[in-house]
Amino acid sequence: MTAFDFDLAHTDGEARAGILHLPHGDVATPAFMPVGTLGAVRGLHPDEVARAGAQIILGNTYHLHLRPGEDVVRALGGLHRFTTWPKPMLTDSGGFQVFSLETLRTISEEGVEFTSHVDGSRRFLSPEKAMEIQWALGADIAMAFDHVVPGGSAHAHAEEGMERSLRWLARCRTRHAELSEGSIAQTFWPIIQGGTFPDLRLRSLEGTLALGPWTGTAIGGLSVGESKPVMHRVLEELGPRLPRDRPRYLMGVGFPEDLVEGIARGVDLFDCVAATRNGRHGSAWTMNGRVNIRKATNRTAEEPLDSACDCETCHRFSRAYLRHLFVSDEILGLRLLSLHNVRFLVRIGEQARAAVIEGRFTNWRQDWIGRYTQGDDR
RNA sequence: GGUGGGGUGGCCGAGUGGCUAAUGGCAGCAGACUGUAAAUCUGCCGAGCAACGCUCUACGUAGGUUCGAAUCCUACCCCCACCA
Repeated sequence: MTAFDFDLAHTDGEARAGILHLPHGDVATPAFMPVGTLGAVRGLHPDEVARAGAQIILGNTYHLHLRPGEDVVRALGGLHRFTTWPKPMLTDSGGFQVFSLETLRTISEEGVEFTSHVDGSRRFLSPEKAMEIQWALGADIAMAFDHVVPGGSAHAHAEEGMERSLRWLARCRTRHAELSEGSIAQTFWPIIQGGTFPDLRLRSLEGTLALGPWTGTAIGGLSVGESKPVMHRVLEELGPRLPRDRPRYLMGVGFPEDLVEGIARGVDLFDCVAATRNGRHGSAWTMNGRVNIRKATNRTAEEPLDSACDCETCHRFSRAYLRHLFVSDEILGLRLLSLHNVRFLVRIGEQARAAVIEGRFTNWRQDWIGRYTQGDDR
């Protein structure tokens, strides 16, 4: 085994169970990666994140470039040492901010000029610059700097973003190769774009693979406003065509049901801010539906958020106490719900993995879908 | 006892003749959130109804002036400050 190898020992239909070897450790897949944009999974202590079962977390190029600056991170020994997170990390490239900060940026072929949301200063991110920043941050996996377009984009616009992402991918690859010079400290993954259009997705896949080989492949531009059936269709189109022996990373996804459906379509890795954001906003996932912890029905509820959950929050605290924390603006409440939600998604990966290994994924999925309630509980 | 200030919807607090069922804030209720500009944002928040509109009750109490009053006048009740 060498760094960045992916051991795919088990498959069950399209679903897969593998082990991804990275410089900072192994990642058993399928796996959910909590998002730690600024070098912290918002609100949580690294030990808590690890105890919740997270094997790898994300950081963000754009945000860490603005604050504290990659020079600071590098001076402090890189993102791992800086944050004290000892396990694998992945950094996103800032490509998502091309989408999410649409009103604060201008795209050109050279790159993207952002007006910093922090202080209004002009910051230019190009494929090369994104690679340089990520190399300085030093995560195990760096992502290509791509051009993400909204889910409802017309064919022409989706095509523009996809073709530009391909051109930028070639530049990213060149720059990353120069920076790493054969080092095995960091690998670099491409991102397939193409919006909701099959022809564009296939063109993106073809163009991406032509620039390979890659140690992993990401699917981007989903969960950005398109419907779930459309997302499923895109995954079904891509799944069988992606390199079988390499991990597939579905970026920005998702909600619990999205993980299950993604795994069923051959996805190995996920990340999503919903676990921590919804947690901070008082919403917790359970198999019986989402719990809005602020609801009056929880005022005197002695039960845990989710009696079937093994997280530290559910192990110890009543809904009534959690509600009290939220109503009182005690930050512990935000932390405890974030922790539960992270564990909820991590556990889906663990359960799906076990099911794949034991060859009962189809049954597990059906059972899970049958039991899971998407709406509010009660 | 005197002088001055004040009593507004659960709380705080604007408003000083019509555009006021009454600005705001808090509390309360509900919803949204998918590679984090988010401990954020949105909606509701006197009652009732055949409810995108209508009716009723409301700004300490009781009267009055006026086409029209939370807003002006009178009396009373209560609170605060200062003086006796």
